Formats: sequence, C-alpha cells, structure tokens
Amino acid sequence: MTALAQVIHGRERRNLTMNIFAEIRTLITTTLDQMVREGSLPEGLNFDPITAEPPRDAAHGDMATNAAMVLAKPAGMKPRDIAETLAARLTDDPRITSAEVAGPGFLNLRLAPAVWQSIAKTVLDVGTSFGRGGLGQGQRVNVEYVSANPTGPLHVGHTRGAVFGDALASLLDFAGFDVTREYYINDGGAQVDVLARSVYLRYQEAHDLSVDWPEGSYPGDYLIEVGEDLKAKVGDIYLDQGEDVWLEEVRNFATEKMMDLIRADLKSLGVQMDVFYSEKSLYGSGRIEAALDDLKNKGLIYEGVLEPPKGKKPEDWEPREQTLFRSTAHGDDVDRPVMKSDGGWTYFAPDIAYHYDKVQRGFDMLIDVFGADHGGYVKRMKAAVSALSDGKVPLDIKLTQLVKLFKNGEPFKMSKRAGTFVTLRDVVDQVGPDVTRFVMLTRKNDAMLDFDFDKVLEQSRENPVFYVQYAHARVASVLRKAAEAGIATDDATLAAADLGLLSHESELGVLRKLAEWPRLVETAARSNEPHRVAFYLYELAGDFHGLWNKGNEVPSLRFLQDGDVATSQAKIALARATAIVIAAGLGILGVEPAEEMR
RNA sequence: GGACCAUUAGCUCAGCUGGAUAGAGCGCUGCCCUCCGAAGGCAGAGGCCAGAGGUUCGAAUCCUCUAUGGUCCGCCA
Repeated sequence: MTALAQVIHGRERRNLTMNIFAEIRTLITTTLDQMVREGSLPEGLNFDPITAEPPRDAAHGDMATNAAMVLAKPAGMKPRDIAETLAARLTDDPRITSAEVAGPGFLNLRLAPAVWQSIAKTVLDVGTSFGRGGLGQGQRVNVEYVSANPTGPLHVGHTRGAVFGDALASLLDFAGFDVTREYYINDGGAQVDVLARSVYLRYQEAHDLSVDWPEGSYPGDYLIEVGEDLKAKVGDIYLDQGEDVWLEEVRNFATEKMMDLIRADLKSLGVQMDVFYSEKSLYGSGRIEAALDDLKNKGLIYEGVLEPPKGKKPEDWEPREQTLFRSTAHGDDVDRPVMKSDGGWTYFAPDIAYHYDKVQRGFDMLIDVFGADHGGYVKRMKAAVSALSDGKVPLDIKLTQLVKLFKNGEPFKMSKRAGTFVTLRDVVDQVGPDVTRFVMLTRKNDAMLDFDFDKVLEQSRENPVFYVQYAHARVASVLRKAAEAGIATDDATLAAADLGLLSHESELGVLRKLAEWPRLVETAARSNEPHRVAFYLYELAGDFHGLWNKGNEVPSLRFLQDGDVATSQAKIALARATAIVIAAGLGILGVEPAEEMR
C-alpha cells in the first residue's frame, strides 16, 4: 500500500493539512532564526504572535505577515528595518515572487502562480482528506448534544442542537480529534414518572376506559401507541392496580419507547450517537456519591445557607441549610445545592457525577451543547468539571439559540395546545435532512435563526443550500460533458494535467480560496464553530460561479476547450478540486453533495 | 438586584481569536439576453461597527462603564 493510500484510508495520522499559510509562516520563522544567527536580530525573541494570513484586500498581495511589527519593540528596532531585511531573504525562496513593505510595517507577499496551481494537484491527490489533520493530534474529545428528555419526539429546538452538535463533532474529527458523540438520557428525574403516568392513562384508554388528564401530564398523541403496546405486552394485569405495582416497569417501558422514537428522529436527520448515557444508571451505583466524595476531599462540599436571590419575590424565600458545592471557588457566582431538603439529590448532583465519569474516561476535552435556556448552568458545570479534573480538562459549553419558524414570510407560532407543535420529523419530512442541516448552520450557534419552510427550498442565489449544491452539480455536469467529448477525467489523470495553464485571475482566485480550506478548518475547530464551514462553502461556491459566469463572455475561461485536451483537463482539474473541497465541507455538515439540480 | 448572550449598510447576517480603505445576500440605481452555459450577469450608491472611556505601533475584535433587546436566576427538570 502506498503512503498516499494509507493516508486516504486513515491508517496513518499524518498531517494532511497542506496549509500553505502555515508553510509560509514556517518559512518566515526559519528565516528569522537565520537572521538571529547572523546577528541582524537579537536573541530570545518570541515568534508566537507572528502570523501569515490572507490580507483582507487582495490588492495587497496573496499573504501578509505582521512579523516586523510584532518584533520591532522587543528587538528595539524599527519595523521597517526588520521588514526590509526579511523581505530580501524571503524572495530567495522560489515560492515567493515579491515581498513589499507596506503601511506601518506589514510585509505583503506575492506567491508564484505555481504555488496556487499545485493546490489543485494536492486536492486531487488526497481527495476529501485535503485539510484533514493537524490540530487535534488524536486528542480525545467528548461532544454531548441533544440530550433531550425522553418524554416525547424531538422538536425544532432540539433539531438545531442536533445539527450543530453533530457538525461540530464531524468538524473536530476532520481536524484530527478522536471524537465521541454522546447523548445524556435524563431518565432519572420526576419527568419520567410523569411520562409513566401518562402512558398508564393511555394504557387504560387502550382498554376502553375513559380517563381524566391531570395538569402537567403529557397528553400527546404519540403516547397512544405506547399505551397500546403496553397493553399488548402485559394485558390487563396493571388495571385497577396502584402505582407501587406498575410505576417502575411502565417507566422503563415508556422510556425505552421514547428513546426508540428519539433514535429514529435522529436517524432521519442522519445523526448517529456513539454513546447513550443513562442518568438512571448513576443512581444506586455509588457514582454520585463517589463524585461528591471527590469534591468533598477537595474541601468543596459544605453545609450552608444561601443568600436569597435579589429582585425575585422574597416572600417565597425561606433560609434553609443545604448541602452545597463551593462552585464559587471555580468561577461560579454563587455556591450550588447538590441535595434537596427532602434528602434527595438535586438535578445538579447526577450532572456532576456524569461529568466526573467523562473526566475519568480520559477525555482531553469536553464539549456540551445546550439550548440557550440552559445558559444559567454554564458556570456551575464548568466549575464542576474544573474541580473534578483539577483544571486539567477544559469544558466548552455551546448554547444554541431559538429557531423562529416562518412559512412564506409569515411567522409560524408553535403551540403544543393548538396542535401546531413542530417536531424534528415535521421539518425533515417537509424539506429533507440536507436542507435542514445546512440551514441550521447558516447562523452562528448563539444567534437566533429564522427558518422559513418555503424559502429554504427556493432555488435562488440567496439560498445558500442551493447555491453550494449548484456549484457541485455544475462540476458534475462538466465531467459528464467531458466524458461525452472523450476526455479522461479521473482524478489521477487530472492531477497530472499541466496546471500551469490556469493563469487567469479568476482561476487563481478559486485556487486561492481552495488553499484557505485547511486554515479554515483549523480556526473553525479551534473555536468550535461549524457555521464557518457553511459560510466558507458559500464563498467558495460564489467564486466558482463567478468563474463559470465569466465563461459566458470569455470563451477561453470555459472548462471545456474544443480540441484542446490539455487545457480542458487543467480547467477540469480546477473544477474537480473545487467539487472535492465542497464535498468535504458538506461532509462535515452532514449534507450530501448533489450531482444534478432538479 | 445579578449572571450570560446579543447590538455591524434600509433589511437579514458574516467578519478568519488584535491588522491596512469593515464584507456578503436581499432591497435600491444603472447597464447587459437572436445562438452555443441567463433557474441570470456586471457595475454603483449605501457605515461614527449602539455610546463613552481605557489597553498599544494598531481595536468591530481585549478591559471598564452606560443604553437597548433576549435568556436565565434556591429544593422544578
């Protein structure tokens, strides 16, 4: 097996980033090292803040470095002097055609077209692994998401969390982390008792009994079937029996049914969890006690009385001694109770135990994805993980904001009562998993998202889903046409094409965009922000469409050049490389690339 | 009373962890389809980055305060 094949098959954890910006940055720092050795720079300088980035304005060149400005002060030199020397050295490298000092001391670099042209070859060589790599270095990260209560089908809010968490997990995987996707089942609290009682009522109905629905139960239709299933399983043995007889078994039965439902919902969206972790499994196993003992040994558990929260009706407040976690020692605002006045655990206690378990499983990093309404729990969870791991395991908590539903521009109110409750399945059935996923990622996770059932299906430029898919489909169309013309277009052939023929500014523009992909993956992964991938794909598609449109006026920019196989193959190589990166990006988002638009 | 998040073009939003003259789509204005790639394309106008201080070579980005909007605030989940 060749080294390349090993890489493609994931056997080797080689760095495949091929990040041209990182490469040039390395060139800059080694050149600076050389300048230090020659005495034109003092020793002991810190090169960490030095960057090599695409400039905001393309007129400034291909890449800019702040090296001279960053080093000027510690070196006690003028930025321009450093920049001049550095510029002279850098142009010795064949990759760099010009280096100009600009502004306060920026160094603007222009790279040889061959550097950009070779990007297409690299992409064709390694396929959708282009950009995979480096950052994670195999570190283990746990991404917990959805974690909806097992009391009913997933709704729209869960959908966003599911899509976001799943895309984030894929992004981190792509960036070289060893990712575990995990769902925490809240099957230990009072809400599953309510579920069990609701199912029992449906069970009675299945026996043709009429029942009253008390306030706070779950009257949803989805439990009718569960009641009937229960009847089919146990017959009439629970009729006229007290809760003490049936509650536990009905609870287990109902919870399993709900998890089946949720698993099916997730599957319809293409979400596949690695671990479903049961809250209930923590009870009676000594794990909660063990987690709290750990905190106790660190002196972080005490009996005390909390201050009443200000601004909230103080008449409800009764000072009362409780078992508290000193979360303030790890950045929280107030200490948090872990035990209720009746001696039972608070909701927070099993959460602590669950995160303790994650820490003990040896993850290097934890991520929780919560709905924005759980924002109040961020600090206490971070405090808990910080305490439990002695500050060694970082926990990042990403909140997903509300989704506002629209239908043809009109707001669409969701109401459980009115039966206009919109489930994940409703959304997926109407617009499909691909559109659902992409649209959910067209906003930053902590920004509100408008979801219009009609607009997301529109085939127009302002619909990013379509726009990106269309770019991919256009490439597929080029390949089909090329095949008709008898031109070989397998990736190996294209990779060997004379890419020097790609010299037009629009073509180089697309190549530069492709070159940014590895860098984008890194920054997106570093900040745990998969939406950046969606925006990048939109930009890449835009550059590609721009090139395509220019072909209307400038025939020499068309991908198929009659009678000129070599040029056609070079251009097709560019198109195919674009499609590969789009496919890789869509793969992270969990969206299937389209071969044709219909 | 406090915490967290937001505030960027008329509208909806990006802005690559501090870089140069702040971007995209929509909308607006003006051009461009006899045919081979118009389910459109090209160009233009439009900004005190909520406000005020601070940090430094440099701030939409970091810190403090203020304003507005959202989420949340013992034992529920």
